[in-house]
Amino acid sequence: MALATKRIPSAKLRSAAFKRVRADHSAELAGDYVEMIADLIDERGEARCTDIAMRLGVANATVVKTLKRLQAAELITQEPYRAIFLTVEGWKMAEDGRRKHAIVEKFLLALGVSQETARIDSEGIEHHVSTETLRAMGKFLARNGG
Amino acid sequence: MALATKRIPSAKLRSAAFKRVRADHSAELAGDYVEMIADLIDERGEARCTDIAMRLGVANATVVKTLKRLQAAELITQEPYRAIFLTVEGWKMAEDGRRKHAIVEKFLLALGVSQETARIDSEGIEHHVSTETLRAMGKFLARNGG
DNA sequence: TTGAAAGTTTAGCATAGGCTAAGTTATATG
DNA sequence: CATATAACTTAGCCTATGCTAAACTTTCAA
Repeated sequence: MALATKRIPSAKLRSAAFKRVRADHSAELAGDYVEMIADLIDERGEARCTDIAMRLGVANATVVKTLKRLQAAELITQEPYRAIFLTVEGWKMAEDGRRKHAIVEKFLLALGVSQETARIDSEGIEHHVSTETLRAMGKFLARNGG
Repeated sequence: MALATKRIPSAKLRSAAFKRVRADHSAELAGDYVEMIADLIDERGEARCTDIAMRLGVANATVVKTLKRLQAAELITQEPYRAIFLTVEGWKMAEDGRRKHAIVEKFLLALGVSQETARIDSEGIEHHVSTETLRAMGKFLARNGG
């Protein structure tokens, strides 16, 4: 057994990173949705299917289907043919996402990339940044006038 | 029409970022596979199904199925019950991924995060970093003794 | 107040990427 | 050299995430 476990930890350590990436991906979509719903509610008082679909660049039916999952996960509430609302849990997730997003985007700008690139890249990076890295980005911003 | 187009570009601009994230995700798995296959070939002369499965932390059958797609995409070649090889295209992708990965990981280390976190986070971030951001990371490394 | 436009939902399809269980081939050892 | 073990493949299942087309509600304006 001592022999067998000799090289399994290495594989386990390696695979851990990929497992986290896969886990991040499942959480990612939910995060994008609630963040967007929060934005819409703030901007115009309510979030509607069509607006989400337009902003995400997907079909309406896709949004409807995803919202069902979010409802099952108790992140949103919704009545048929009515606007969408966030649960307490949903708001928490949205705020968390916004915080991360803001730090990553500002960080990229401080690093010297263009506004446009910062906006686009931060969208993808946001969901793969650990607390530790986020803190390091925050420190960098503090040092560099963020 | 002037009125209508007034807010459509905004939605289009917004959705572009999400579309890129989705596109990145489809390319991501292929990138991880070819990079890992390249590593295995370098380390031990050949890449086998089982090793890939262990390192990725997925079942063997999952690897087999994915390799079929990679073969259809002409990134790898493979004979039944034999080792896996990369095509020219596959090597190109692997090298590109390794380059990106190395820069992102070194960058995170230079930013002050731990070895472990750099390893894990770079795995997720790698696929969402544009050329422009990668260049900015490179510059930062040059300034900070990378 | 009714009817058309706009928005929402349902139904049905496809692909990607997971899994387990069972079968097939290669290989290493007694 | 025969066979047990390890590696690979196939089959069949599931969920997530996309799509289009068609049906159903709501809303707004004539």
